[in-house]
Amino acid sequence: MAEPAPKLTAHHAELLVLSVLARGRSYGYALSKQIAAESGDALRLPASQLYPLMTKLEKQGLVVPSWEEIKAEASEEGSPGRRRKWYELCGKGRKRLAQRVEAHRRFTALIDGFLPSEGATS
Amino acid sequence: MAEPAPKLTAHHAELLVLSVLARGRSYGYALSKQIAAESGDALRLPASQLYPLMTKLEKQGLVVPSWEEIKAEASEEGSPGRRRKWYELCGKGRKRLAQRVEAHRRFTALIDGFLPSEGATS
DNA sequence: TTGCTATATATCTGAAATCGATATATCATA
DNA sequence: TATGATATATCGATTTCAGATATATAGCAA
Repeated sequence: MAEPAPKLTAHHAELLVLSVLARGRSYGYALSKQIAAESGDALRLPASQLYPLMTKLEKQGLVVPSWEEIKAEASEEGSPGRRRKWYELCGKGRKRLAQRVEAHRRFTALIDGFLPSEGATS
Repeated sequence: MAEPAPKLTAHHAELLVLSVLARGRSYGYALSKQIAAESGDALRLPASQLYPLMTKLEKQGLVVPSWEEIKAEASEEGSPGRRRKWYELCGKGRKRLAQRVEAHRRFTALIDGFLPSEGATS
């Protein structure tokens, strides 16, 4: 566990998920793990936040879901096996991402404008 | 009214208030107005968020409060007049600010690491 | 003098967000 | 055979957010 770091708001969570999906399709569990790993465990998107978010993105038509079976070694017929839900960012999702990135940069710049200049806080 | 902009979380609110107080003492209403004005009305810290925050900062010993009377023109004796509660950032508050700024920069850098590079979102 | 707006501090409360806990199920490994 | 990792999903207690509300002084205009 690294530092706690500010909570991931829904806004940040959406920004991260869309950003990771912009690199290529992925699925819930992988998204959660990747965000943790890539941030050195500083950012976490628990399943209880992630899945409701994915449902929302899906309903808004930003991602396209598809189920795929995880092939278990030597599993012929019969048992349904484990299924994995993939998400792919579509055109609308890319546009939304661009908007969110833009809004994020503007917001960050605004906040930065208030912060004391480097070294001003003795 | 400018754009809505992401909500000011408690974390951001604290960062802003401490930052503004680092420039010099102020009071609730002025802090609220200044944050709105200086951000072109993009950032807002409504009274319902501000005052509970100031109480918290006070309890944590980060700011030192003091009441001052607002002198009404030609108001001698008698009526109590309006009172204004000033807040001054103390040493502990400055240390906290430095920590918060540091944490904010780390967090922002982490998020930025996930964002698509400029122009990557068609 | 009546009402409107601005100043000023502060709380209440309905709605929304957060996330640990829980549920379910498959698969690998010890 | 049980523990942990993979995988999706919901529940619900707690916390947070922010509009509405309360109170009061002051200035200005109708």
